[in-house]
Order: sequence, then structure tokens, then C-alpha cells
Amino acid sequence: MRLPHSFYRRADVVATAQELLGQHVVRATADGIMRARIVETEAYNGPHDRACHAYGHRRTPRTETMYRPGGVAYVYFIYGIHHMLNVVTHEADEPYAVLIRAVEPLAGTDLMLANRKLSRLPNEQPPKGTGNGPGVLCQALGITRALDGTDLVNGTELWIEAAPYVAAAEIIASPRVGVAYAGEDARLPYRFRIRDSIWTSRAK
DNA sequence: ATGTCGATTTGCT
DNA sequence: GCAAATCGACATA
Repeated sequence: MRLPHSFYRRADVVATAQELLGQHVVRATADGIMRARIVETEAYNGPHDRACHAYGHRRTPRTETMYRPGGVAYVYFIYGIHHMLNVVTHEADEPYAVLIRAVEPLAGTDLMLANRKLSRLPNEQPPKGTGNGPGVLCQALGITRALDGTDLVNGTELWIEAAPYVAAAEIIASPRVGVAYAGEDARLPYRFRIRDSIWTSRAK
């Protein structure tokens, strides 16, 4: 079962970021299908969040996707190298999004490894390679700007399926990564990860 | 038209 | 721990 529009359109991006933990990202390509469990997210709290691309209602060709109704993907390119996968939330014209920061591979791992040009999962703990880190997971799942604006509820290339919520006691909240430019807002505890998962990104 | 810098990752010191 | 990689979005002119 895919997550419905109502899941994405609720006006509480911080709650949605926590509830996305445990849900399954599914990516379908010509080469096959991949499935991964979300283990780390970050909330971007719209116009009042200095760390958000849409801070102050900034509206540009890039941020336009965030103004769409909740339930589409916001994918952008950063540092000349990496793509970032976000889930747009709230109703139309309300620019909020959740960054998917890390996933645990569940199926199609061979495809993810091929996309990453690796032959096998590394042995080290935590394992690096297919899911830990927002740029790495996009490469593993073959996600680029071609998927910006993709409909997660009715689309055929990328969607999210419902899985049990992660209990609050299992969720660790901490400040977001790489947003020092956001001043006070950089300290907000909007990064969420599953306590015992070995698949989250490195703590900073 | 041009300059700055980024919601990162990796490898080398 | 630190800096390079690498390019496009955005602001400024």
C-alpha cells in the first residue's frame, strides 16, 4: 500500500519527517526494482526556516517543486556532484519538504551496488555503500533531477509504501547537517534517525 | 555576464 | 581533520 495524499499533506513537516522513518522507498527502473527502508530524515520547515531553500517564500525555478501539493519528490543537484531526494509536504503553495538522508537496502541490493559501482556490501560496521548519506542513496537508487516533481502517490518510477511506524522511543532527534549558514535555525532538532540502525549516516 | 557558494562525499595527511 | 571535486542556481550588475 502506498502512502496516501493525506499522509503528505498534513501541515506538520516535523511530524511527517518522523513518520517517514520505517517507510519503504520503492524505485522502479528498466533494470529492475529496488526497495529500501528509510532510517534517517531531516525536516525543512518552509518559509520560516533559514535552512530551507524556500526561506522567506523564495520562489525560483528550482524551489518551484516545493510549492506543489504534498506527495511529490523534490530532487536537486548540489556541490556539482550529488543529488538529494526530498519528499514535498503540506498543501499547494506551502513549501515544506523532508530530506531523505539514509536508507537500509531491502531488495534489489545488487542493482544498488551496480549503480554505485561496487561489487558487494562492505564488511565494516557501519556498512558504507548503498544507503547511508543523501547523495549516496540517490546514486544507489538511480535518482536524478529527471525525477524532480515525480508523483509519489500515482507515479510509476518512484513511490513510498506504508510500513509500521517507528516508536518515538526509537527515534533520535538532533541538529541538521551542513546548514551552519542558517544561524539559529541550524540548532533546531530536525534531524531524525532510528536509534539502533547501523544504516544511518555518520554523526557529525 | 560574472562571482559565490552549497541540505556532500571521498581520500589523503 | 581537512580540502578537493564540480556545476548550476542564484544574486548582483
